[in-house]
Amino acid sequence: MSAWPDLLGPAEAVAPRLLGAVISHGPVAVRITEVEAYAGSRDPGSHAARGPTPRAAVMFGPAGHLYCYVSYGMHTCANVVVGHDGEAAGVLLRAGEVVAGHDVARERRPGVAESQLARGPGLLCRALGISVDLRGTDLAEGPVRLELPATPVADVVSGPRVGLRLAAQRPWRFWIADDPTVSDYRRHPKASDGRP
DNA sequence: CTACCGATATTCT
DNA sequence: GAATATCGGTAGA
Repeated sequence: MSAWPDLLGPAEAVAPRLLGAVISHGPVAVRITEVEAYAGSRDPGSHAARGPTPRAAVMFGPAGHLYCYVSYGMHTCANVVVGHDGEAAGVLLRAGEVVAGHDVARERRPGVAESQLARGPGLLCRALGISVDLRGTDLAEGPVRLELPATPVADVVSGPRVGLRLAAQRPWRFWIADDPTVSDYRRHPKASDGRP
């Protein structure tokens, strides 16, 4: 019996369920408005596609833990591990709305509008102060915590995933319709699908 | 709209 | 040792 019964389905089914969730670290809390599903071994775009490498190992563990990694040398991105223990599945937290700790978040993102504080996966982690040493954190125990919404968000839209070279066409990006904190879509320059 | 760059952990050969 | 990347900011067509 998992502590996260709502996170045990396939990544693409669980992902929209994380919209409206609140993730917090210290004084800062963010309401998630945009996510992407990554389905491990059956998903060429997932870091877990080639087995449990040291980096991706936590994705093979139980749901409700934090998988984070360094992206392009300078950004940190955070996923919530979902699915049953032994499966590799995760949901990337792509963007959100700062709902607590605005002063701290703004210090980390000087000069940007309120809606831009956590607009994009790297920026979301910067606003929350999440770095890779928090990889493997139990989201029920902290220091990073996750709280699911009482009822799923109603106005959910889906589309292709952002910035992947492989399997980007799967419509596994989910966001809250018309929310100003959702990031802009960007295609990978060498995406192997959608364009020659 | 597309393309490049920065700066580096991680993976591949 | 080389190639790649779940990004973000900016510049150019």
